[in-house]
Amino acid sequence: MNLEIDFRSGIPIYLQVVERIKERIAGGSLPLGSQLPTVRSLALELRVNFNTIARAYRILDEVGIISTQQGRGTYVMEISPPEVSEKIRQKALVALTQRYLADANRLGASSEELSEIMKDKVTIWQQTGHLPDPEPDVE
Amino acid sequence: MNLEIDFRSGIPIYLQVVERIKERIAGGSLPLGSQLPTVRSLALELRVNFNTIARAYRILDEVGIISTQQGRGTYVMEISPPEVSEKIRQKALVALTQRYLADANRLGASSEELSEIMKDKVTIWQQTGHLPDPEPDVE
DNA sequence: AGTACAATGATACAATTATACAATGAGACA
DNA sequence: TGTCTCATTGTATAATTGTATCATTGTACT
Repeated sequence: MNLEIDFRSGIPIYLQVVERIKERIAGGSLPLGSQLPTVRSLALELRVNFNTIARAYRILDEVGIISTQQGRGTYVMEISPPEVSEKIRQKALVALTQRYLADANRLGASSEELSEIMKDKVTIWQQTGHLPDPEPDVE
Repeated sequence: MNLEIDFRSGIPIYLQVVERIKERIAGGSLPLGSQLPTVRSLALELRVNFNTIARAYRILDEVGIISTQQGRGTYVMEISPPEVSEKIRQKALVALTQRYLADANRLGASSEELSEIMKDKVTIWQQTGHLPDPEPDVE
């Protein structure tokens, strides 16, 4: 990986890591979809605690640049958010809806029952600006 | 099998698999007594380690919904209701809707745009009694 | 000095994977 | 029929990965 980190610059290590990785991705030396070093291995390389790397990764994850998955590793996102073009987006939306209706249909839902459920959720969505947390497991 | 699981959701994969399979059984697309995919084949399909699938199967087995037998395979229990009954079905439906809206939200869809798409599909659904074939995935 | 706060480290934990293992069943063959 | 072999199935356990929480360190400001 060989990131250039300056321990004396006064800039927090985790922020430096964030920047270096952003640069690597932008420059193409970290291909989309490729796996980043594990938090522990990169930490070892930089002689730093692995939580510091985890912090950097978490920031990049929240921005949507990488995807961190517990037990699996962290990967460069295939398509960073701005690149998702409008046409692709719409197609995805239609496909998503299609799958949703098919699944609901398999569960024996009528369109009336569906719109009833949908109404509740959308109301909350519009009023609060975000969706409610997923409900607990179906025991 | 074609289960929809989200690696980024933060919800453990094995729990997602549990839910998706519960829904399939509740919806009848996994008939009672039928064999589920082997842990290895489903793992291959989802690009996941087969122990993750085994964990999901073990949970479903402990609840009594499926029966896993070493060397033979795993099967949907002949009598899984009352576990999988009307209440479960409704819960599954709500959960499904929730996930759908969350996904759509991530795609930047407004509720207006959504209901527009939905309207088209549902109209066809009601007029023809079945849904049009799903469009190809946009990966 | 003392306090507050951000950065970093230590530790325990949860999810996933890797590897080796045991049970089952199908086919070959005596 | 018996049993051998082998591929296929699920199981068990340890290693690997990221996560959560709290402790420690350092720095700026009173």
